[in-house]
Amino acid sequence: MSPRRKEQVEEIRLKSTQLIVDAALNLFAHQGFYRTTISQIAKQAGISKGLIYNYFASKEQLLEAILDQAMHTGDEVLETLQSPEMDPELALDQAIDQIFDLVKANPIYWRLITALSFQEDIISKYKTKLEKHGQDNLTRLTSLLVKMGVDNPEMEAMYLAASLDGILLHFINFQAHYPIEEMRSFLKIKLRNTQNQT
Amino acid sequence: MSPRRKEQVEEIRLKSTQLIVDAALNLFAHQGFYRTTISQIAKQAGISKGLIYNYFASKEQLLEAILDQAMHTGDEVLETLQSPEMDPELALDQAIDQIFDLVKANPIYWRLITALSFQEDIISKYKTKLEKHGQDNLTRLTSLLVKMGVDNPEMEAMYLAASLDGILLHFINFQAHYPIEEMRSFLKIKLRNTQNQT
Amino acid sequence: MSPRRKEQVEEIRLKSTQLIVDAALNLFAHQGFYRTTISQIAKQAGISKGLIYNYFASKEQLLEAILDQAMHTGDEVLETLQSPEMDPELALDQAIDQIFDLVKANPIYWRLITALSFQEDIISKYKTKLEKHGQDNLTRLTSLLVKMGVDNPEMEAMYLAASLDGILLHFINFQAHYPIEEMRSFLKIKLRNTQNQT
Amino acid sequence: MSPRRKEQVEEIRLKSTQLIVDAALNLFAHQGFYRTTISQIAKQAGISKGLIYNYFASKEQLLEAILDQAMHTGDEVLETLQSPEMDPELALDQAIDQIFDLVKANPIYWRLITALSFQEDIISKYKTKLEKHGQDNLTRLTSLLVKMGVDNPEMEAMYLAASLDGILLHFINFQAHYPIEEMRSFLKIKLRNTQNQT
DNA sequence: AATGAATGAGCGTTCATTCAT
DNA sequence: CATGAATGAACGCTCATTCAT
Repeated sequence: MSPRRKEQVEEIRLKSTQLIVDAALNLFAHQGFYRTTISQIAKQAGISKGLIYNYFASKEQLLEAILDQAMHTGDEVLETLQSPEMDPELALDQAIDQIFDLVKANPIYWRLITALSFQEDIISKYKTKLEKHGQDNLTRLTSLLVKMGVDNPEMEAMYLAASLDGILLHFINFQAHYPIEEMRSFLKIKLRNTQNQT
Repeated sequence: MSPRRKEQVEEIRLKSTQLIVDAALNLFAHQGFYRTTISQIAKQAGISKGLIYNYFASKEQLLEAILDQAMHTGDEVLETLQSPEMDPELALDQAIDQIFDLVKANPIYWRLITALSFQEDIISKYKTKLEKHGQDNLTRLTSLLVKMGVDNPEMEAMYLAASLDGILLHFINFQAHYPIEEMRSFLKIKLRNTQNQT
Repeated sequence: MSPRRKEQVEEIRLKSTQLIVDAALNLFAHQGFYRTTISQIAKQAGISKGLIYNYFASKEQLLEAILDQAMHTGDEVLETLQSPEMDPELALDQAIDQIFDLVKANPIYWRLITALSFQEDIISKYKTKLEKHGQDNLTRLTSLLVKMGVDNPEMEAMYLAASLDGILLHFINFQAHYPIEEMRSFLKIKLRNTQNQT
Repeated sequence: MSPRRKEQVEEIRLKSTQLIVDAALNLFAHQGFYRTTISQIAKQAGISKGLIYNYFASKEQLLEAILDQAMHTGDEVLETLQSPEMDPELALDQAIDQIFDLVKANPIYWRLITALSFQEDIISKYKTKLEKHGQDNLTRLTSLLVKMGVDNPEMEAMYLAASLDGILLHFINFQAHYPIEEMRSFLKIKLRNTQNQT
């Protein structure tokens, strides 16, 4: 009965937290936040209801932790985009790849965020951040398209953003049945053509 | 002193039904089905909770009535698409116009259906129908693109469908701030270019 | 549009009242008072909910009207029992016949009253009256048995009352399947034997 | 600090279950099933409404648990009746004693079951079982009376069953005021006489 | 750190009752 | 006399949260 060492405690906390977050993420993404109960999360995580409240003050804060994690993952990826002076065509290809890879790696995050974007009450806290994200991406795309000498770069950027989101929406909803890789290639070809038309 | 005439009763019923459906539609679309309570609907509609149950057997059946109405509205518009032997370019333009007009006329229906597509439990009854719709539209688009002599019409159709849904998704989320008409024109131009490339 | 004559009005009132009472009696007797709704009664009676409140101030008062009617019917029959100086054996036979006939004529009244005797809240108002009834019957039976020179007439009377209620209980529950007439004859034979034993 | 041991939990569960069942049994038996609310049961049991649903999935299943328990108690007693080759007179006495003892030990069970026998909707699940019980008892009584050489044993058995139920019905309704023991003795004497008449 | 029994606010729903027509 | 749309209190039930162990 010697006291646990600090690292052991920390390790246990991390493991439990991850169990809870994973279970909650899946349930939130597929059933929605309100439809998912704390009991379901506990059962799915293989722990007790009470334990969840050792790590998260409330169901809402559990969601926020998940969203923060999702945002952070997204931020990391998209920061790289900022990167250097690079051929704009390649940069655009890379940007698209990053988004596709991001969503393919964690479609569930994407699903959750998209679903929550229809829940006006919950998302309000994140709305500003999400909108800023969207705006940033749009600006970035526009500037790349400018560099590429494309006509009407603002509209092209909005159109590209919409197409991207549409493809990802379909991917999220049809999952394995969706030819996501073919669409990625096709999108790149389209961009190439856009450029050539000018 | 004498009881109301049948038409009077019918008129009252229609009015109340509409009050309820309108209130419910708005709340469901903006807060989600589970977040919306019967009390909220009643308050928004300016009636009592109990009255809702004079017209709808349950909260779920209220949703179904709304969805049926939405589907029906959608069906009506898209039937016309079937129509005649027409220049495929014009037909495609018309198809796009119909979808844009449909969503612009009732963005809230579109918002509700899109939001519900993330609620696995509720949508199951409608999933089949929605998927059939999506598939039909794809087939239709593909055949039009074939007539137009476009290369790789299957991929073009999927890409067009994704772009369309992406644009409408953005429109739903940004509403008045979104340049929906510009996007409509731009989309048509894009299609024109696609054709010319071949 | 001449005003209805008083008798016409009264006739209509009587007819409606009877429709309501009949419907309510059947439903109360088979489903219980609390399980039966005003809507069910109205539907069964072929009238509107509102009309019931033209004749009865509340659901409870409708029940009371029915019980009063049942009691009254019972009283009428049992009053005759009081009657003259008659051979006690015949008087007892007659008393038994009266009860059997009463229950056979309106088993539903009996069923309702028996069922309600288990509902402490409702019956309280009638409990006194019912108990008095029971006590009166017991006294009457006892005095007849005394006249017949039976040993231990008090216990014989209680036993007879219990047997009677037991038979009627079984009759109510099994209805047509129960050999009520055979039991009536058998009961009389038993009484004859009781007498002979002394 | 550490969670409760399994046995501790089980003990707590048993205690709570019993509190709920006891409260519900009394209320159901005296007010009827539909008149009794979950809130009343919780208040009577000294617990919260919600706790009831930790142990019983619904009000109906709470009733079923009580009825199963009642049936089981009854079954246990009546099995002994089956027993050996014994003097039929003694066997009959014993059978009567068992039923009297059973009802005297748990009059509330008897009251509940009798009351429910008037609720057509609820009892249906148990009706078959109860009818079988009644039929079995009748058969048993008849065969004993046959062994005793009684005339017309079928009618005697039905009459005895009715008398028994009548006595118990009166006992249930008058409780302490009813001379149940005197009735038991008297019933046995009656049976003795029946036999002697042949 | 971990459990799960316990709570109670609030949900969807029912239904006796009212009242304008 | 007769209707049925409308109300709201109260029901059965759910579930986020607390806390003794």
